[in-house]
Amino acid sequence: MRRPVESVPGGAAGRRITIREIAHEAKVSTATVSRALNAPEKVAEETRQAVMAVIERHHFVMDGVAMSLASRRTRTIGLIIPTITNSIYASSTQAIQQCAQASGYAVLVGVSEFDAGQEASLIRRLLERRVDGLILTGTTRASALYETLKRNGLPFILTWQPSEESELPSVAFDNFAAARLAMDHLIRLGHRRIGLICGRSEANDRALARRLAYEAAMRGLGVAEAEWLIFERDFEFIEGRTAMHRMLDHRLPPTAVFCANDIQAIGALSECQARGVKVPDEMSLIGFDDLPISQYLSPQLTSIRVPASQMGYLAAEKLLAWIASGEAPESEVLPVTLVERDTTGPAP
Amino acid sequence: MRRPVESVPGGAAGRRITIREIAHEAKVSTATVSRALNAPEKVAEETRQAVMAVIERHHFVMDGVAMSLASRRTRTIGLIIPTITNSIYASSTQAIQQCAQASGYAVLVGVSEFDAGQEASLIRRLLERRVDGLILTGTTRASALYETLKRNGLPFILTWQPSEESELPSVAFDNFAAARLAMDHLIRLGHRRIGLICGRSEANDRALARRLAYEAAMRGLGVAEAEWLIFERDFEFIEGRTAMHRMLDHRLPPTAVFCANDIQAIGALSECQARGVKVPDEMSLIGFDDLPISQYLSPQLTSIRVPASQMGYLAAEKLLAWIASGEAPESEVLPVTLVERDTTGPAP
DNA sequence: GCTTATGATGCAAACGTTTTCATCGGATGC
DNA sequence: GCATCCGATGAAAACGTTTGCATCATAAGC
Repeated sequence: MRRPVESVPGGAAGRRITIREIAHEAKVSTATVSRALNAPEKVAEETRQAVMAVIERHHFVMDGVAMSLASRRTRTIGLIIPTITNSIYASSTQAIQQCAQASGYAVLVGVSEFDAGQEASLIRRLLERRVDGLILTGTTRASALYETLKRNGLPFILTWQPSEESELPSVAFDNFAAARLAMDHLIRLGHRRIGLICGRSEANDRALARRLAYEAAMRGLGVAEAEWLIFERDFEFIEGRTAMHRMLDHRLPPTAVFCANDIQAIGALSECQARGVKVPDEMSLIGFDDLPISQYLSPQLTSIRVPASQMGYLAAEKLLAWIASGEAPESEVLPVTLVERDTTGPAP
Repeated sequence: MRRPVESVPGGAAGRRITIREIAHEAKVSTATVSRALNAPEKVAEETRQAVMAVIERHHFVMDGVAMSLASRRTRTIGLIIPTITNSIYASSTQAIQQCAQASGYAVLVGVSEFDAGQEASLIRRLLERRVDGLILTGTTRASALYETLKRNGLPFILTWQPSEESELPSVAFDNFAAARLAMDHLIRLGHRRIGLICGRSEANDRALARRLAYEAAMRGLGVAEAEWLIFERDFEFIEGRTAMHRMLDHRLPPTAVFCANDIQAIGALSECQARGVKVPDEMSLIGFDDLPISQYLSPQLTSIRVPASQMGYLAAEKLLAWIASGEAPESEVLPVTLVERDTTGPAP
């Protein structure tokens, strides 16, 4: 496989300069160049400067791919989220980015669109690319997948939902407890006929946990199951809106609705406004996520604030620590808070 | 560097199986295994199946790093955006992801936080990781940077702002013309005292183009420069809100405000509502971006709809085509539309 | 002055693929 | 029956680093 002396007339994309040429020009070995860059303390200051001079002269940058192959570390972590467009995921993603970027790691993000099959295939692809670690969303997935990760010795952190098992480290908040916080707020205000709008619980364990909290609260109230109103929908404004539309058309509409995410809550709110249903006088509405926008709505949305950024940052920190040390970290449960604003009021 | 026969008692993270072992077990050469996976048509069907059987038996997956090193393609593209949390960037990012994912490419995203220095360092890092191509936001950057990209023969596409020079392929819409659309709408409604809230024009060429359009429109109206009200702020709701606060405190407040992005527009709207300023009766407000949420606000926000998803998808397509063919694509300018809703009305 | 640490450097074997050639056993054409 | 072509395969040289070990001064310890 001899290359014919690179004499392309037009001058194609110039061959990159390699560490070998740098070494030759600096009259040292490639090992020394490598060390000058990766472990300066192992090289005499004088030598280091000489090497650096040559490097700068040629604008030399190491080939990350070759580095990865030789060192068996890619300095890349994988992140899988269901969607970027919901800004609550954007927040945690950005925090993960910041933490990784600060440590010289890159983030390979995969969007699973709430689809387990797609998630599995994304994970496989990240594995093939030899990411050093993984941050996943939610905890519910085929155990074969977790097996694969373990078999490959790949560090990973679960987020958005605490894991039950201790061998699966997670950084998350308690969705069930958080949703109870929302329900208790409504109940404290005297509501008994409460509706629920949430994500698809079969594809989303966070939505499921929130739904279970709703159901537990309703049972606690002694309200007959037949009187509950539950809508599982996709994460779109319009879905929240149409769900509210149907609730209001019900023979006995609820006096309050728990929307398990702010996106749907905003859609629901817009439906109330369009139909002239007064919020919170005739209808109380509580969201979940406390998106930045929620306090700029009119009326301002009552919601559950979740620590998306903090969670992302912490997850990234723990993952990087795991990669560096080889020791799996402890799970961590972050607190959430109820943010009372203007869309909830006493039951009529 | 001989490894001592791998007899770790605890059984550490098992050494991965390699193509060589697959080849040996299937009684073929590594070349054939490689071809069976990458170019099945070059291998006899019988052989291919035998190889595949061994591969499946061992759950073998190729090492992407080694593939990249040998083939000099990483099947990865880099994307640099100023922020993910503004959902308009999330939209284009998601579209880029989808396109790339569908073609087996991964996306390495860097967040520059509207900082040219950070952007440059991110680009360098992506270069080091040997991405096959790059998607950048905006066109204004040090020419040395473009030089570096060309020197490395790296395909790249500019987005969010059309490029002036034809050697810099872009997929974008015309920010100046789009902003004129907004201004003309206000002018048509009879407004003459118009304020502007926009991003930092020194760090953001999209904001600059929009501001220039505003200024051109104002001059066209014959309004004295001294009477313009301009606020350059960061992309936060609160910044739009405080800007509007100051406008309303002005001795001669504008009757309309052009907010060069919906985030700030929503902040501005909330300030009007908090102060009891009627929109659109006493104050007209037009945004820019037409975020999904804008039509679920009350009143619904008039805005300029930009083709974020389409732009992202198309940019990714063109980039991948460039990578595949070696031929730089033509630039493309996408249309924008004015979406008239409820925050703009006739001047009082 | 002789051993023993110590620090700086070099050698060369990995890392796990891809890809260019060369080879080889038929099938094809005449 | 012979030259030619073709499709399938294999050998082995890249790809551009890292890193364990050996080497060699020089300093330190006694």
